[in-house]
Amino acid sequence: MAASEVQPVPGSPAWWSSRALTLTHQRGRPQTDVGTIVDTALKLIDDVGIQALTLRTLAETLGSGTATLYRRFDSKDELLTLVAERILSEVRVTPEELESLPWREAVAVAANALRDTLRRHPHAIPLLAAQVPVGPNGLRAREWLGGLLLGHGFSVPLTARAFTAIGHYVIGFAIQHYSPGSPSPEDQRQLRDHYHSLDPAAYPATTAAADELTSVSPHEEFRFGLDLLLDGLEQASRERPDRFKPGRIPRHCIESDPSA
Amino acid sequence: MAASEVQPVPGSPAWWSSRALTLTHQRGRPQTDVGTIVDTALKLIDDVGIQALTLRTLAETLGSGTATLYRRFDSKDELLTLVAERILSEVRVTPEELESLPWREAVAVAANALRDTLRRHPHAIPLLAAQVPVGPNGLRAREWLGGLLLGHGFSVPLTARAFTAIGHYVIGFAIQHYSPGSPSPEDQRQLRDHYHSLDPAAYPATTAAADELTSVSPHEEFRFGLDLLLDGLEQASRERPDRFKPGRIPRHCIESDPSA
DNA sequence: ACCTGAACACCGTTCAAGT
DNA sequence: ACCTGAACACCGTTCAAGT
Repeated sequence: MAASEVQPVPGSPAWWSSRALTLTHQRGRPQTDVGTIVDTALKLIDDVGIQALTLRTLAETLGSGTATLYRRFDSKDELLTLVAERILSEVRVTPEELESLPWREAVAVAANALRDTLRRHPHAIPLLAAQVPVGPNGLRAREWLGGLLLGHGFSVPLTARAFTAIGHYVIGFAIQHYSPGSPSPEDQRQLRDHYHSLDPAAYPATTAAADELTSVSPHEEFRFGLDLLLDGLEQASRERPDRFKPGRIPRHCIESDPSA
Repeated sequence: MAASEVQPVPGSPAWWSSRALTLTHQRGRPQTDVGTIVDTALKLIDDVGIQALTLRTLAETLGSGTATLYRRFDSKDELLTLVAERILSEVRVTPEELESLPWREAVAVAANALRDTLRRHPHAIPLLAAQVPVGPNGLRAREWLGGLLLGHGFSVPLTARAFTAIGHYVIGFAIQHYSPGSPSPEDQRQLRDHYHSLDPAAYPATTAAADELTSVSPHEEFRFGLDLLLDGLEQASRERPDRFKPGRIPRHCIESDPSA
């Protein structure tokens, strides 16, 4: 019965609760502390891509050996989870600047801040997308945006759902537009030509929308989808507030949902 | 000047246009054709996870050696791109069943079909999220949904933007909820306890919404965000159709957007 | 001509030997 | 006690030797 000895998956809530203390209470002056290792790893990822981030490269950059790195974390996965958390720390939005704005604008500012941060680290985006970030910075962001919506009169259920819906949209957008492998402008041009070369009888919609599909700027596209969500949220809070009052959602239906 | 000899990135439009022919025109009866290799690779990914998919394991399962595999594709990345396309082929929605539905329902059916397919292959979701799928199945899906919206009177710009917004949402949702590393029910319970243990003075919103944040079923959450998007789309098409008439979007602003 | 065993240059991780 | 060179068991990929 050694089942209780299984290591928690890095990034999972269980992992964070065992790891967070180690991080914040790091004592003494180790030769290379975790913060420096994580910073260097992120810099390498930005420069050469996540595929090329090797513990050997990282150790060499830090002037040590790979075995030395393992004294600061237990696996490469752990390190990458810390890098993801490090990236989220760059999302610099303070509750103060948000609370003076109308809620639509505040949400847009927060969403744009996350998007901009992800765009600065395109090679690292897959790290953020792999799981819901429940580390300190993820929790802090959730708290701020949640508090903002609650403060503007949104019900608790509506707030919880709004947060996740917006988060999914931003992450989904970033990974498909900024992560390496996304179509480059050159690819876009080639894709447009390909669309135009299709048979209009077989692909009427694609050929009709060929230019639109391949020329809309990421910025404009991002804003459009975000506005859809905000329009929907506004409508939900205005026209059907009763649907989202606490307690009105039949819990037993949700829990026993067979497709969940 | 051998710059023209650089290989296109697997999955990019350039790659697809050079690869598609090879796939469809596969001649003779090679010992193990590409289709069988891709099927077996997907089965292995489903069973043991994408980390454990090794070309050696794959070759052994197929009864051959790794060098033999390289006669069918040029790199492991190429194989994974083909696996992603293979997965998209499972999204079985026909234009016929969609066109008899109101557009809201039709979009919901299509979105749910994609979500269900991704859910059947949780370990493979990162493959789909890494890039906008522009292979044959991605194009076909785009054509169907685009044709549907155009047929219901949506303008071309609105259709193009709606498609990508919905796609981003579904992908973003799937990767954060179904891919390995997403919080398990056990993790959810632990996360809820963690939320409740926070200081309500420091984290008022998180503690207030602790139960909601950790108990909403994925199905209900998915539907909520999708409804937000559909509400927004309905509003956009009804109240402000002029904003989305072809030609009304200032192209030069989009092209020169500094943040794009 | 087509196939593939065996090798190559790596990788993440471990541990016994150093200080 | 703390650190780390060197090894271990892999990995994706290549190529010369087989048929």
